[in-house]
Amino acid sequence: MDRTARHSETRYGNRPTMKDVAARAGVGLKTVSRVVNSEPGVTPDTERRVQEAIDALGFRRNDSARVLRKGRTASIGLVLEDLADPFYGPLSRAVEEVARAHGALLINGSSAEDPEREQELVLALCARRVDGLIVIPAGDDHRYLEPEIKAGIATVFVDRPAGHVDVDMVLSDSFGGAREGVAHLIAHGHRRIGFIGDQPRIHTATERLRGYHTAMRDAGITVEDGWVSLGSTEPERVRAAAEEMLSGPEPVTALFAGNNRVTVTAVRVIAERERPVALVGFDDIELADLLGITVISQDAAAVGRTAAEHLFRRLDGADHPTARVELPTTLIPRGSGELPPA
Amino acid sequence: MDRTARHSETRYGNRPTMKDVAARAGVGLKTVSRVVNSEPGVTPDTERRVQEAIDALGFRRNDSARVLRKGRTASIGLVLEDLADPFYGPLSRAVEEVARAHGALLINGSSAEDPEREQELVLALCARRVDGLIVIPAGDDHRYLEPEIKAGIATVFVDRPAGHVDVDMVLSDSFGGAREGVAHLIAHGHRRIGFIGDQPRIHTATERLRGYHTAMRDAGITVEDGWVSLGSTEPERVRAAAEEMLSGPEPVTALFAGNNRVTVTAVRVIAERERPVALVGFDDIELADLLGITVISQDAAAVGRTAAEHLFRRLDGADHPTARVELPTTLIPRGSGELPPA
DNA sequence: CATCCTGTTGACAACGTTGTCCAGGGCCTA
DNA sequence: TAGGCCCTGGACAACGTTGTCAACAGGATG
Repeated sequence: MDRTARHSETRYGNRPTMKDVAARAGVGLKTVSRVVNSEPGVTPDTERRVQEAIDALGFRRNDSARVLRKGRTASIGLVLEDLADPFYGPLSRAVEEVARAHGALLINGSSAEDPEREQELVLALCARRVDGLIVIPAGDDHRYLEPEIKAGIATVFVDRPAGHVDVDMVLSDSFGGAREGVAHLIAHGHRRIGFIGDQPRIHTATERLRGYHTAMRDAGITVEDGWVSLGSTEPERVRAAAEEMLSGPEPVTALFAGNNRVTVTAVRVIAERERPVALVGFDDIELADLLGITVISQDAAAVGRTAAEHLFRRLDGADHPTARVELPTTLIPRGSGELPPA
Repeated sequence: MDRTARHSETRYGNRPTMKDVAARAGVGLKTVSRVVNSEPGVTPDTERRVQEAIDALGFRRNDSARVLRKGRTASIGLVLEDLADPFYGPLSRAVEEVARAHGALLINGSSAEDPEREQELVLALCARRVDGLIVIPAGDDHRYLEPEIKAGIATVFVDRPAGHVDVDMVLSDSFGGAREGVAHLIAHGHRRIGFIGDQPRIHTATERLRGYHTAMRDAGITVEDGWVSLGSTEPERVRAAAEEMLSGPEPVTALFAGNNRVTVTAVRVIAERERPVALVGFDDIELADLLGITVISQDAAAVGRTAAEHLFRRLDGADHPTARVELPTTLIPRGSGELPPA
């Protein structure tokens, strides 16, 4: 009896709807909706009957339909470079936590640092009608976002500024951090300092390079050819760059690494050398304390949290002009940046 | 003129629909749909007119409505423990890559190792009608998933088995890995070996402990009270456990760390001691090679990829019985596991 | 010239939910 | 006891899209 009933009412692969629940409970469609959404105006007895039908049928509200009707999806999109990068995990988690506090889910996408893929992802998220969007941009032209923003999708850019479009941004002080790190090396007696960074297309890469140049100029040091290398952060590329700077008749005595991936490779290269080489890296790394690596630390979780909070403030109706927040960095001396020139 | 037109047709915060596009292009609704979906049967001239209207209005298809009509959302859900944990970043990224190849987006959720939150997240994803679900379970009873699975949501459990429900699983060989790691320490002369692991509620934690016990028994060693500690992986807890094992008249000479978080803390504690202590950790860690930490490595990306591939195979209609895949682990000797007893 | 076919197009219903509005019954008041 | 009000419950349209089907034009065929 029970088996037969269930079989005829709920075909597998074909979920029961509110209509099915209503039929089984002997009430109207809207009454089921009221129970499901805990709306007032239902007698306890009716509610019980409906609830029983829901449990018996294994009904679950279809949020797709709900979204269509209500206009809000209670979800936000996060487009970043690579979730496997240890800098983005905590950032994403922080965003998720804020979203959760606002009852929203998080859709993640990795652009793999490819502008085309970034656009593809962002537009797919817009098609899903996410309520808001947090983007760590790969490209430098974001005019394609204009219609979406006008249409009401709140947007915050993170870590790097947006190109040709007016949105909220949350950035780290790349310039100031790099300048401080390089000045730190100079203060410990270095003059021949190498800089290895990410591709010049990427805003943080050029900002950090600018910090390097400023620190050098402030100290009256002329940067020689061969001390600066921008490009992919593939280990092979970084290794080659580092080895070249550390060889020759007049090698550099210290390295500044433009981000966490560069730092990791730089540490490996330096470890293979006999002559000690000073190192300061941008971004903190797990276990860096044990290895004694001096870093410029930016708080990834704080960046994510700040961005998400801005986003939801906008979603909750705030209509202030677009803001540009810059979060400070911290120099953490652990030994590698305090070595004297060899 | 242009401004007026745009303003009257497209109110801000109220996106144009296919109906609007149809009106502007002077065609029927369905024709717009055909153009948007690149369906055949539209003359080039009509297509051009529709495309112009689309561009002029900044139209973008509403995938919520599409989903409602088509029944598939082209999205999958991934519930894991904590995206900020370096083990899950690469796993999630691997899942995302497979999803992308199948045209699907990924919705992430962190359970924070809380069974209630896990269930809440999973059910929210089901309400969104994700096509499939990859779950790294926090709880041990998943009967709540039964109606969802019956209703057609493909599900794969990862890293830990599902409780009381028949689904595909992709696991690492926790037992075998731990046994191998402990045997490795024994082979290097250790007999007093401590085990520090995660909460016993977690399947991998008890499996690894089982591997420890088996290796010890195989070597004819009786495990003493105080050599085993299971519990939270908070640094304070792990530190206390490690310090206790390493103190007293007869301290352990080697530690086996049950996961990456435990390993990190264990390395710190050992570094503070004068007497060398051997260490093998479960899970690889960035820079572990430089620190010379011997580990049992599981390939997080491979786990994620395998799980996602299973999921999509099922979504693509395969109807084989539920499978249970167990991926092997690798012991990577780097020094810390080869130290002799002090 | 009638018929058939093919290829393009649009009208309409349906997906599952929620908002609006109205009906009916019970209870209170005069 | 009649009138009015409140409370509960249901009928119906709408959200924006896609699948079905029928209409129509134009060319080929008999």
